[in-house]
Formats: sequence, C-alpha cells, structure tokens
Amino acid sequence: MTDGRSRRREDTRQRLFEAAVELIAEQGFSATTVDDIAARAGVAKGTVYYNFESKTVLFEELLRHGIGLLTAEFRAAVAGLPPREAVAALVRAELEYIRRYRAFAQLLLSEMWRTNREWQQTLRLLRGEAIEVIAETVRAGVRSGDLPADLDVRTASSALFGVGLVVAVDWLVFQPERPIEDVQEALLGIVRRVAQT
Amino acid sequence: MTDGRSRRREDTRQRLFEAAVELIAEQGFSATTVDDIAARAGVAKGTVYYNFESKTVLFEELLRHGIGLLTAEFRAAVAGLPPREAVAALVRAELEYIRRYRAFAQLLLSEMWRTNREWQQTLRLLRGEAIEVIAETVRAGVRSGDLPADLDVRTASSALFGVGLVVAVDWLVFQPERPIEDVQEALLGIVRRVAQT
DNA sequence: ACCTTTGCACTGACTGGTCAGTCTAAAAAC
DNA sequence: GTTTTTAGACTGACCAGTCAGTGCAAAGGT
Repeated sequence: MTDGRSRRREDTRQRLFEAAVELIAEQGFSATTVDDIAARAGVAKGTVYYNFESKTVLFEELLRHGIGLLTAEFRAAVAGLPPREAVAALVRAELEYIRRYRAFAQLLLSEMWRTNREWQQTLRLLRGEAIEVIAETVRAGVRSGDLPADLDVRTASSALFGVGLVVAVDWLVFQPERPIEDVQEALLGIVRRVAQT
Repeated sequence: MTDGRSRRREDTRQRLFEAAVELIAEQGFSATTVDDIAARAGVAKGTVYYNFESKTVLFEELLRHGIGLLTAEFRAAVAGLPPREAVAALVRAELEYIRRYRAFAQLLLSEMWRTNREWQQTLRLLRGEAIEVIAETVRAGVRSGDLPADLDVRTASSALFGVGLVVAVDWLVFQPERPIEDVQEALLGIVRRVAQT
C-alpha cells in the first residue's frame, strides 16, 4: 500500500476502534480495560499493543478519527449553501452523524468537558477544528446580513455544537423510541434564532 | 441536637463531598481514587470509610445532595410565576446554580448519559426528579395556552435541562472570561421558542 | 476535685485484587 | 521471507476496602 500499511492491519485497527468506542461510551476511559477492548474486538491483547503504543494513544487516535469524520461531514453539508440554509444543514449533518456513530457521540459528550486528563489537549484541539467549520458558516451569515450582526460567533458556534450533542444523545439514551424526525424538528426549533429557517 | 460530635462529623462529610466533587468533575469517577479524595479533604483514608460505606455510595450521596439542591432552587424559582416568566426563571435558576456549583455541573454533564455503571440507576432517578419540576411548569404553560399545544412536554423539558447544562459548562470550561450576562442572554435566545419571553 | 470508663471520630499501615504494559515462541497471512 | 497476529504468563504499580489502634471529650463514679 502507498502508506505501507496492509489492509488486514487496517481492519484490525478498525475493529479495535469499534470495540473501544462502545466500551468507553458505556463506562468511560478509565473504567475500560485493555483486556476488555481486546476481547470485544476478538483479538489477542498483544495485538492491541502491536497496533497502538498505549491505551491513551489508542484513545487519542480514536478521537482524531471520529472528529475527523464529523468535520468532513460538516464541510460536505455546507458546501455551496447560502448561510440561512447552511446552519440548518449543519444541524442535520450533526444529527445524522450522531445517529450513525451513537457511541462516539456519547463518548464525546462525556469526555468533552473534562480537565486534567492526558488526552485533554488533543480533544480540545479537535473540538476547535469541528467548531471552526461551524464558525466559518456563522461568520459568513453575519457578514452577509442573514444573521444578526451582534451575534457572538464563537459562543454561538460552540453552543450550536454542544446543543446538538446533548439533545441528540439525550434522545438516544433516554427516548430511543422517538423517531429522529421529531428530534430534528425539536433541535431546529431550538436553534431557530440562529438558523432563521 | 447539634451536639459537637455530629457537627464535626457533618463538617467532615461536607469536606469529603467538596473534595470528591472537584476531583470527579476533573477526572471522572473511575479515575478518582479514594486516597485522592481523602488527601484533598485533609483526612485519613479510613475517615472516608467511616463516613461512607464505599466509594460508590459516597458518589451516590453526592449526587442526591447536589441534585436535591438544584431541584429545590427550581421549585423556588417558579413559585407563583405565570408560565411565560416561569420558563425564563428556570433557565436563570439553572445558570445561577451552575455558576455556584460549577464542579457539580461539570460532573453531571460528564456522567449523565453513561450506561452500565453501578450508580446509573440512582442518577437516572434524580435526573427524572429535576426534569419533573421543569415538566410541571411547561405542562402548565401548555394548558394555559401560553405555550404551543403541540409541544412535546417530555422532550422539551429534558432538552431545556440539557441545553442549560451544556451551554453553561461549555462557558465555564472554554470561555470563563465571558460575563455571565452574555451566557444568560445567549441561552434565553436559544430557548426563546419555549420561553416566549 | 480526681480518676476511670465509654464510645465517637479518626488514623494509616496493610491486604488482596486488578490492570497496563511486556515478552516469547510459534502460527497464520500475505 | 516479512508482516501481523496469537495465547497467555508475568511484572510492578496502583487502588478499594479493612482493621487494630489512637486521641479526646463527656459521663460517672469516688
């Protein structure tokens, strides 16, 4: 392969990510053991350490992977859209993403506002990247006059991001029987002031 | 009554609560050791076990204590207010509470949506109590016609609760320099559809 | 006044278990 | 023949929970 990694190895890494994300979402990083992750992924413990330097590095790469996907979907969602629709599209993209990667979203919600953890710096950085995509859109909306000029872009963007997370995860955890359309509806209602839909 | 002994013991329990809430907010329940809690509270490890059955029970009593306070403030905030103003008052009370007990709010945000933890059932119950206060208010608003009749009370109430948490904690963690008035403003803007302020 | 007892609150060394990370030799996959 | 994975024993650190013992203040006895 061009990057020197075989497909097989990539598969193993993927399975480890999936096992880790589920367990960490349920129990948290500290309560999840490497033996658990290996067992759920169906590989030997040594394989975890063949593929990742440490438990912490595995988690950091997992964060990078997951937020990278989210950021990419944000970018795709707003491409070429006028500001009004772009904000609504961001909300939809976030919900769609959370529905697909529910465990990752849950994990993110739980670990996002921690302080004093080794990987905290990494997470802070990645969060900044995702929010920057939102901020670009909001900024464009303010510039074009579609959004109120007095809107604080930084606060609005991070609030938008956080609100989507919390409402969607709350839905997945506490009211999974509700159809996603209702949640989308509720969320768009909540952010109407920014979205102006 | 308030004999010297039990007052002393109550002080110790209070100090343990304060130490535990800070450490767990920063690091999470599993990553926080009983030795850490004892050290920060300035007592010996044995004292923790003299006052609480186990680490888990300490945490559960902490949750009960913290959410009990929040629920009480919610009730006090809406007492005698008409529905329109009551919802806004709830948001203000939540923000005020989070500002005062920032560590507890952070802890709540991080542990609220976990599954598969021993104390999960306790937390779910307590969350229900706090949200019920909000739901009563929203329900009254729907009944009186001040809030839209098609509003889903359960979803709206838990969304209201979660949104306040996430926006306020995000503010405390990532933009502590911003004045609280801005955050209150932003939050009221976000929930305007429900609050109708 | 002066011991003596009682029991509460607390102490900190200790125990038994758990877990991240290591290592090896051999097999499987490519 | 090189890379990747296996199985699992092992180590050392760490940690929840225990327990015999200390200090002390109030009660009771003399």
